[in-house]
Amino acid sequence: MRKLFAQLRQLREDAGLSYAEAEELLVVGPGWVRRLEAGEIEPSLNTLAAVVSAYGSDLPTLFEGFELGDDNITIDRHLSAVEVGSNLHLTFPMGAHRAEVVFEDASVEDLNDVVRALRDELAVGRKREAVVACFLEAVRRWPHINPSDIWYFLVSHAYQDNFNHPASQDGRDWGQSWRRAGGWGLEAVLLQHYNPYLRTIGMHLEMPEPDRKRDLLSQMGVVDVAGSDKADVIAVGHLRNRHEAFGVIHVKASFAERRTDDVPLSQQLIARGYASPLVTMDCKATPSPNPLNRGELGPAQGGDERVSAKRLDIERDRKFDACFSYNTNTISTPEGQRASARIHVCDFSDPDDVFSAYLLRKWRDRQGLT
Amino acid sequence: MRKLFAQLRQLREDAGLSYAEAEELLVVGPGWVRRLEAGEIEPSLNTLAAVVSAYGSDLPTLFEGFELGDDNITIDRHLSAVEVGSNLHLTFPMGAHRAEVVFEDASVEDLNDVVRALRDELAVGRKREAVVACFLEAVRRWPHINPSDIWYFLVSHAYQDNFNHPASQDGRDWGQSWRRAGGWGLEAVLLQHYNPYLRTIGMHLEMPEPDRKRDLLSQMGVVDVAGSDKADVIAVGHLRNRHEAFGVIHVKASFAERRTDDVPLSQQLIARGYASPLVTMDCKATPSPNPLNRGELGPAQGGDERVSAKRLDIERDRKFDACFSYNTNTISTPEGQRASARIHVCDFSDPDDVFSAYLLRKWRDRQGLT
DNA sequence: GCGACCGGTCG
DNA sequence: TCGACCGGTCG
Repeated sequence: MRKLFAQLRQLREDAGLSYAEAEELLVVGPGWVRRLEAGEIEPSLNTLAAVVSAYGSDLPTLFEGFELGDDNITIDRHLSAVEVGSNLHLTFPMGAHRAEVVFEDASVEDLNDVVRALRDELAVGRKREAVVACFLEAVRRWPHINPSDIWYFLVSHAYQDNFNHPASQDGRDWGQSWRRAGGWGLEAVLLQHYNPYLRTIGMHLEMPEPDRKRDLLSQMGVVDVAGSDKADVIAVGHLRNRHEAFGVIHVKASFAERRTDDVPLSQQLIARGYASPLVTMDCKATPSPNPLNRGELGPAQGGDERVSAKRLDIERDRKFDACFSYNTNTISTPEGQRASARIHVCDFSDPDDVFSAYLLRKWRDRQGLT
Repeated sequence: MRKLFAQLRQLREDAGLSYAEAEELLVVGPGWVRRLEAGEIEPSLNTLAAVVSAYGSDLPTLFEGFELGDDNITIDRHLSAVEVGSNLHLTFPMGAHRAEVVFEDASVEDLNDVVRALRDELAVGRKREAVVACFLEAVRRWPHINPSDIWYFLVSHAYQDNFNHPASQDGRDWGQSWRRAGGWGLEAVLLQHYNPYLRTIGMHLEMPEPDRKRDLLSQMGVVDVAGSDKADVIAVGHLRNRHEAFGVIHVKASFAERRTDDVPLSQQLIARGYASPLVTMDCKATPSPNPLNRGELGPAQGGDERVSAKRLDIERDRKFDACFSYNTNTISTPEGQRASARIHVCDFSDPDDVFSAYLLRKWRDRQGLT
């Protein structure tokens, strides 16, 4: 492409325009023309045509004597990957960087299968199912990889790759679409992962329709409580001849300030003795060429560092009954520490985990109360 | 460009590939190849090169016999505009549409000046000031246009246009950047607009530094209340020999469920007799080719339609002391209606408005209490 | 590094 | 229609 960009520069100079003059003519901010000619941005055909036309030239002139050379040209993808040894290097845009994350002991072939699970469901218009299928396929293949990394670095960016969606949906803002489909998908992931096991111990998780939801919430005496619209996953225990709601699972991929939204409902549930855990991927990384998904909860109490407000919300103020993170970088509440609610770290290798144990305990307690 | 896309099709057919086969080869979702050949997407040079290379061809072959024709080619901009009669038609991406919004009695020349105010500040790295300057210039020029429309349709999309930023910042996610810079800018807009007048009636609005903020909040007895990090605009009254905080202004461009974040602090302030109004652009439109910025508050009580939860939060539950919207489509609380807090609609034509009057009343009340 | 900012999406 | 989803940004 080099020759092309040199030609672009030539055409500007032939027109007698400086960088600044060309930028003024094109009504663009400072630096764009230099970067364009340096090959640092990937111009669309339209943009190229508009630029040369502003120079009083045209595309055929621009392409005169064009040679591809030996650049390694690939279609622009949001997420791309290469194999390095036995590792998989994922790259995607993050801030001003093209970030790179390493998945150990993983192949491009694995990745293609995982992303295909996404693309196949997207092709038939099932966004939530696509997210669920892609994530569960990935944690199945790569049980050694941090589930939160899979969610945050792989599934979210594969989803945001325009070319993984049907072309009929072009123009959507896939970042925004991810927020919704991903958030909903995370709830569905919990059901798919835990329900087969939970049913064997007399309970299940449910994403009820509105009518059913109203019924379950009224069993717990929290209809019309502020935030009850948000109760999307409900824990249901099995009695001899009926089912009974015994808690609400608050599901969040990450918290930020948004954790406060669920608090009013959560406090009510806790006061009435119902389960009200926060389940999270705890995804958060600072943009960097090699980002690390540290999460948002920060160091535990007792060290030198300040304890984050998010951690205090759980451990000191018990705004939720407990917190379960699938980010292996999350620091759980240390064994010996006193806390009014605890932070736990789980993975997806076995649904018989600390979260299931918590649910079972809450359901037993509930039966003891009634 | 037509000939180019026909040539693209020819190259695929020469390679003996169907749409589906080409999509499989390129690892893209269904429909992309057809759309590419129909000229419905704007390929980058990279993408074109990758596609023809997958067909076993190259760019020079693609451009053989290329003619520009009489297409009207312009550089791809996030926001663009044309004059139609005495009106200005703005277009920008909105969902799958290229949305069009009409600003009456406005010219492209006006627009260029308004956007230049943005671009000039952005060029020197002042994002918040850029937003403030652009918005205030626009409401000054176009006092007849809904300020919320200016904010939501013009300023936000001009900000999200990559080419209005310095090229050195390329790669940023301008949608995300807008959230932050716009949110912060809206607070600064209030200060710039109201303070000259407010000072004449013995008060001002302040965006304090952390130390000063802690001081002002402690005057009101709400240090360390959940959400006090969020108190970014504080109302300060002038006494003979000192200043005294008398309320917190909660500023939001739009609410969604996020309105609940500010409630704990707001309730504390109200309980202690301090001012705690919600000030908002009330921006919200359903994606459409001709979007209407109806806002989120919906119809007032008393009609046939259901009253929104957001309206009830104010009018019934008084989660904020009052609500001031700059969206002229917002329906204010009707004169005769009883409400524990009221929704008002303001504009930017005169800072001596219902919001200033509210502040003055609260400050007088406060002085009566002490 | 920590924190709050907000709006396209789609059931 | 109305509602909750969430993460890049940058002081």
